Amino acid sequence: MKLYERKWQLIWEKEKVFEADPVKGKKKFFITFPYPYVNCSPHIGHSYTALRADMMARYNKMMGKVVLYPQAWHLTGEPLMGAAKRIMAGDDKQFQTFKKAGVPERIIPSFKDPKKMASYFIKEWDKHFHKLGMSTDWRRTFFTTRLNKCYNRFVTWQFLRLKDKKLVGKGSHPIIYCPLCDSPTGSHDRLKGENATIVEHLMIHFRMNDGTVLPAATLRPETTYGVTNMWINPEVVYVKAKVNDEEWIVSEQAFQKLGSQGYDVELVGEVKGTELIGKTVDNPVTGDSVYIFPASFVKPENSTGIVMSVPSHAPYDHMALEDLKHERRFKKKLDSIVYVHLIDSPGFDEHPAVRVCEMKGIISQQDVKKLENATSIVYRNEFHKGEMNKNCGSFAGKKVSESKEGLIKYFEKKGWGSRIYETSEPVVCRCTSQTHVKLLKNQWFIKYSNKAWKKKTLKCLSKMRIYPEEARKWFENAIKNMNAKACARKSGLGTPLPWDENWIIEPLSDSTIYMAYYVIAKYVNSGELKENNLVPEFFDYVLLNRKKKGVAKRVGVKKSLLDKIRKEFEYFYPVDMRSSGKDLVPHHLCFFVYNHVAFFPEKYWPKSISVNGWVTSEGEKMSKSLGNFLPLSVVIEEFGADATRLALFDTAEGLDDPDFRKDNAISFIKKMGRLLEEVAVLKKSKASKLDDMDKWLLARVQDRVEKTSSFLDSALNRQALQEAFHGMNSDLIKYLNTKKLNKKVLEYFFNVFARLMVPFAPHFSEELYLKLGKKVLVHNSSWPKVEKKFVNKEIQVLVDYKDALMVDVKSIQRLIKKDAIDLLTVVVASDWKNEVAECARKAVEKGKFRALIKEVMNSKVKRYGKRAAQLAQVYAKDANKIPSVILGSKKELRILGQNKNELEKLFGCKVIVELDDESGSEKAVKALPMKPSIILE
RNA sequence: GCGGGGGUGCUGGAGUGGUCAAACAGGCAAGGUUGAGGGCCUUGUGGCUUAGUGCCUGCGCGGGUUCGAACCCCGUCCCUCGCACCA
Repeated sequence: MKLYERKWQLIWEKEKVFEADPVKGKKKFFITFPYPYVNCSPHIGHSYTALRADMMARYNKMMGKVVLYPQAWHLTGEPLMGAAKRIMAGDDKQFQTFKKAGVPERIIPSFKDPKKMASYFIKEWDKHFHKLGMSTDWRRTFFTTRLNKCYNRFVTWQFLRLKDKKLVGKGSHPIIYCPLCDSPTGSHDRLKGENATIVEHLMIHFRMNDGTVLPAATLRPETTYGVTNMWINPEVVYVKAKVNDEEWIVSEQAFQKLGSQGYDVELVGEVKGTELIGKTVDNPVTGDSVYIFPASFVKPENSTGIVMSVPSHAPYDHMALEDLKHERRFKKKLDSIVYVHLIDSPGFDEHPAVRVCEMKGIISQQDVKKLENATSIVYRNEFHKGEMNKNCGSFAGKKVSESKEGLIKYFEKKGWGSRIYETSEPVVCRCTSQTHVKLLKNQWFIKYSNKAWKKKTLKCLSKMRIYPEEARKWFENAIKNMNAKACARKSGLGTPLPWDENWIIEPLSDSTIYMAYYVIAKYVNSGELKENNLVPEFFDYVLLNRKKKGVAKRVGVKKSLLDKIRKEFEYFYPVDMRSSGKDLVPHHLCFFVYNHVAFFPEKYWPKSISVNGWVTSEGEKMSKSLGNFLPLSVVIEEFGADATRLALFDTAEGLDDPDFRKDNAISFIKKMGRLLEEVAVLKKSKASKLDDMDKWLLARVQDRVEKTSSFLDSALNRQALQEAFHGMNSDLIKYLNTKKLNKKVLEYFFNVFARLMVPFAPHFSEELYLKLGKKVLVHNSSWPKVEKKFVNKEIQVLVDYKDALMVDVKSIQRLIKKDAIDLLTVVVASDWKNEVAECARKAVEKGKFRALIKEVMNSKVKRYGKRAAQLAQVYAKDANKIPSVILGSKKELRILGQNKNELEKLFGCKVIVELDDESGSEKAVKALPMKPSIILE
């Protein structure tokens, strides 16, 4: 760690540089990032989002705003509690995990108390964030859950009000569940089916003569209109059960599932599959009576273990019927079957399943791979492009994709079907048992599906700036598809639901409007507010401006304090930028917007969200299995805060993942070190009149300032850094190589440079500013402005022109393998050529490239006759040859004249500069505007 | 399956209709330099071309639009991330 970093951090702290309080008449900038979950020590990935927010905070501070950049800690949820319980139980694995993470062995036993564990890790994070030199207002820090009585009161209030608004309700929701473990099986807890999702099927209630229900589950309820028969696996023993007071026949597995999914079930007996074959059932939708046939493809673990057959649209059904034709005993019954075509879709006439089976050359129902493929072709085609025909009752003429949900509801209402949940693929729990979907009942939900709320949220989103803009679609989609969210659990740390204390509010639900609490936390931490003061009325007053009489007395503080806090809220709100990792887009960041629009008037709705990628290390994803996490402590120790910041900012922006490379960090250390030494050239330099290179450097600086600012305005850290650091650096090197150092120019350069680097390498900036002899903190100076008097496009063109010439001469020299040049003649195009080029440029600008020659020759340059036409032809052939900037022969001659010495020195020969009209050389004709002819002798 | 983001040198990645393919960073190679603590600077890094400042090839693959396409359109292949109780 660079020695000077700690020095500046202490100075900032002492001078209270980052403490933000309202200043009347001054603009503010309120930026936050999600408080991190602190169940381990921080690694470099954790710091990136915080650093990006810090960059924006510092930039805005330099712009003269009061910047509030606070920081807190999230303890809500299962992991902390889980780890504490494991330590309590003497779990050695957990012990070793902590030991490996660098926790002193003697402390680990105390982690049986989650509060002790949390406070240990909070200290770790706090320490390292300080070492990173964060521009945080640390007076406002806090942590979550009931362990913090004050924050607990805040969340309690939030949920009471959410309930008042009727945005919290009870309901049920499906989860993948292991019957043996008696708990949800999260994707990390699975041996098989890690990517499985929950899919909803509809069971169609077919009935036997005695009223017994044979529920056939399907993803395609619309095909019920064309059922020709039922399928039962003859090898399977089914169960008879009482389901919601009816007699049902389903597979054993389905019986369990139904029990888990809210059906009232009771086992009655068994039925062998074979006993059902040949019997008939009635289709509730059409009233048809159909036979039950045997089929081997029917799996008992799949849905109900009973399948309806729609051979016109389902390849499996068609092939199973074909297979049956080999068996005599079904002949008569098979003869009665008529395929019913239900859905018209492009590319298929009648019976698409039959057609696809032929195309794929499928010969039996054993041909599973081909059948799966055929099924998906038919299904996809019909779902996306299909239209139901006259055989589909009241749904005739409707598109499948658009009316599916309506159809399901209609069937349910008629009592023809009911829902069952399935996993999209088999899921096996870590304990090796098969899982199924369970419906959790009586769960508390936040109703993010509420249409009016959703609409308001989308409105807010449309007014927000999203960085990068590419992420907007993702947000829109996430909000549009947002369902109600279970907001409480039975275990873990957190705040209890105020009206049902058995439930703990879960982490994604207690973290939505807490940014407002940063205002309050300052007064809690200073001791001006106590837990007892934080009654609901207090929050109503300061956050919602509900001014009831006598409130100060009931809250127990002076009214002036209440008003002060309210004023502070009004000053800092809304959140100007929420900066976060992209992984939080589909939930947390959406919830953040949702809850803000629910609680606050439009003027306090969030202004922008900035999202970023996840840090990789040396090109690889950081993961537990690779063990390549880079602890923040190690990185800061080795490279210091600034080089770490730069190495992170330099590799990616937007949604891309930044890659931390040690070499990159080292290279920044070296470059910063060299630049700090470079300041010494100031002593060697003298003030003098501005020459071309001076003007050039001054002009470049303006360009860099403008670009850095505009990239930062779009939160584009990488491009901003490229301009502010790499760009400025290479300009400086180029300038220093001309060896004509102008003290005033260099002073100006470094002064701008120091300020430009504040958002990226703040300690380096301070050190550089100090070396320049400044007596004030660079953090208290201002962001550099573009100085109009130094803006000089032409000088940049001139220098580029000269550089290009040198490159051309070198390349020719190399080409003709001429080691020593005796004479270099540079022939500049005369002005009639420039006029033609200008005409050509304008023609292209006007979009008249096609008629370029005509355009050119219709202008005043036609007086140059054939010569002009010839040049126009050259340009008409290739628009790329038309120069974008045309200096004119006078200026071309001037810049060449001024740099004659340099050219002579570089090539070690005499240099002649002349105009083509006045040159005697044959090659003179070839001189083009901005592309002089070169003659080597 | 649904939804998001992508396919460009040796690498990470710029560039979304002409000025300009490869900015910037990193490799590698050559040269220079008292720098000797992972050094700094310059030049080169697709092919062809010996008067030439040009030509050809090239931006996942196949078509198309255009005077002109990495960029726009159609098709196609591939990679990657998220899909809810995991923070």
